[in-house]
Amino acid sequence: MGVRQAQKQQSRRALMDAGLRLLEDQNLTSLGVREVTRAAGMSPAGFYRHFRDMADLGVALVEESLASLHLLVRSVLEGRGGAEELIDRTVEIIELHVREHPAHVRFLARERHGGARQVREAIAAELDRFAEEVGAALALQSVSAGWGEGELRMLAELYVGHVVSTAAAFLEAPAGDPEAARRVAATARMQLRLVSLGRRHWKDA
Amino acid sequence: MGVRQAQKQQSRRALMDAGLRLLEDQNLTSLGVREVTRAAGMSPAGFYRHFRDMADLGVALVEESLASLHLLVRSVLEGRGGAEELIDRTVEIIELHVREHPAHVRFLARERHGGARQVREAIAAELDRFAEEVGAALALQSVSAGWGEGELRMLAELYVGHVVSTAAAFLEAPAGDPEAARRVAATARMQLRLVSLGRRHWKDA
DNA sequence: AATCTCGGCAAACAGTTGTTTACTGAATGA
DNA sequence: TCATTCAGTAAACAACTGTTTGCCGAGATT
Repeated sequence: MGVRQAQKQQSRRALMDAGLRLLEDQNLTSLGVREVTRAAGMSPAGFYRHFRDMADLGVALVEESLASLHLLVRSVLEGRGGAEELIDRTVEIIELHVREHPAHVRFLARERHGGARQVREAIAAELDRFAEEVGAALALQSVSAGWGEGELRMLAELYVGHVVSTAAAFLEAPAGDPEAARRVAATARMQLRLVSLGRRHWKDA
Repeated sequence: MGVRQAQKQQSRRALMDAGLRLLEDQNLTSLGVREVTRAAGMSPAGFYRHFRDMADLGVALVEESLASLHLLVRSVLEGRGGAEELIDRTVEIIELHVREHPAHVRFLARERHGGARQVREAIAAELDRFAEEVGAALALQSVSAGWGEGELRMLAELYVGHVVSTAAAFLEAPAGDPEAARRVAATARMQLRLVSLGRRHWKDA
């Protein structure tokens, strides 16, 4: 890649980083072009060399935020071991991810039902893909013997929804309060265990 | 109540209605004082006779939105009947509520993780109260024999989270697509059934 | 009937906003 | 080496923002 392209990407990164930082205490709809460029050390007009819109910046942030999440999902699903260990590792990885990328997680939680249609749809589409991926992984587990496609899908959606809730809960726990985080983790584990129990007895009825 | 107070309340309602309408396609942080007063047919300065802030308006909307939700929770929890009928009625009532108060539900979903701290905290506090209420109701059911307080609490939080997810899912279903709404309802029922199964076998282990 | 209260208004304040324009100068490629 | 490309700039545009001020006139109170 040429020097030119590298410099442009650097500016783009500066804009996205500045945007992500500003979005920690405001919504995308209220984020201004001048505000972002000012924080990124760039002139207002320069913004349009990279993004058509603010929503455009938002979509780019969605892609970036969910790329790291994809790795998370993969690493959980590929794991071997009993249900109990899988649950523990899931919750651990969620907590770790929220700690390492709080701004990304906050951004996703905030804009999932936010005011920018394009961003909402981008997040929804990606969460759908997650559900599909999780569903495919669930199908391979021996507990899912005899489960129909629809049943697997609803279970996958239950899991994805739970992951989102748990991530948001970790986010709301004060940074300097490890006890609160531990409570969130304990609750999430119990809930996953309860769902796991329901799974095992689903085909009894 | 005097004529004076009645007129003031009417203006207040006009502001809140206008705000709620505008918040269907934008966030509270991007909602302006002039914007609201213009939509409510009032002069900008008049706003400050009713609210200190925009966040103040937001908190008022939270109270209004959750008042109707409280009735919903009560009517579900007071119901008699088997687990299956209770699940059906729960999902029905959620759907009905979303259909009847879409703006309120959308507002709550949007500002639950939104940019205004006061509003976020108001919603979180109220959802906590819901969880407490649900937990108390769960304790009375025979299925919960032998359950500790922490276990009941985690189950209640699981239910509340599920209700919120389901309401958001109904909201995202296109208005003119009854099939999509039916799918959401079917999924929600199955998920509740699965949780119910897990509950019944919780004390086996 | 006279006084007081107070919800709503017009005007002014000093900023801010998104977007377009014509431009500069460094990286690129012949 | 010289022409071209193009990321970033400064300036200008009209329109918008939150909030305060003094004022009015209709309800409330005596």
